[in-house]
Amino acid sequence: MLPVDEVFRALADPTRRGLLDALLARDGQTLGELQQRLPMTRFGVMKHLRVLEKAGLVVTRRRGREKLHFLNPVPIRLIHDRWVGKYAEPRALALVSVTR
Amino acid sequence: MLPVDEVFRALADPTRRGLLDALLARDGQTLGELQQRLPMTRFGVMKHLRVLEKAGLVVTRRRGREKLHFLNPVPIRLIHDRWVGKYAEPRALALVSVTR
DNA sequence: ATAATATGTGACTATTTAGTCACTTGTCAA
DNA sequence: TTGACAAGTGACTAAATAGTCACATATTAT
Repeated sequence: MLPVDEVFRALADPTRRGLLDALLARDGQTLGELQQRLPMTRFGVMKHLRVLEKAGLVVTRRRGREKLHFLNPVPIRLIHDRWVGKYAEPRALALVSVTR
Repeated sequence: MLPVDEVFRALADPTRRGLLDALLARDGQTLGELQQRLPMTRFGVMKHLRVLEKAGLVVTRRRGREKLHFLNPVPIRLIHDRWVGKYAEPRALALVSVTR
């Protein structure tokens, strides 16, 4: 799967976007901490975190028996620059409003 | 399903992002035209287009027996402004690079 | 050592999703 | 008005996904 594709797929799930939000609010949380806010077992949360990690949106570091999760905004920025940009820029908006 | 959620889900599929790209290149294409570039029957394309339309990313207009598809960049811009922005802005990047 | 804690693995189920197909509806043109 | 053309519907299959559970591993503290 292409990297950009993995990022889009990872962002498709609201639970995963919520996890990113949680890390944006407080970075470096453990699995247990991240699970507490969610109506889901830690296994479900673990799977979501792995998807985010594979997509490069989350990086981890072990501290003893804990695993700390850190947000990595770079992939989002890449999507922003290379993909969202061409739709969000005024040119596209004008083009459509004229064509319709 | 929340509107923002529908947009993210719609963007998750590479075929659907390809359809948006095709419309960005030339707006107002019919189902048949959009299908030609894809290794898929028109039924598959139809389903993808319906997902895009429900998410508000594509709007349509009938012309006789044809259905014209137009790109609507507004939802992408909303995601850009309200969601991507808070990750793509320098603050988030700096925050993470300090915390790790 | 041992008990509690934090995370990991593999198998499993249920749901959703992608894609196809036979058949239908609506529209244009000869 | 009849035949060709563009799009739509409902049922169906195959694959991916979300989520759980029993069990296992690694680490900390007593």
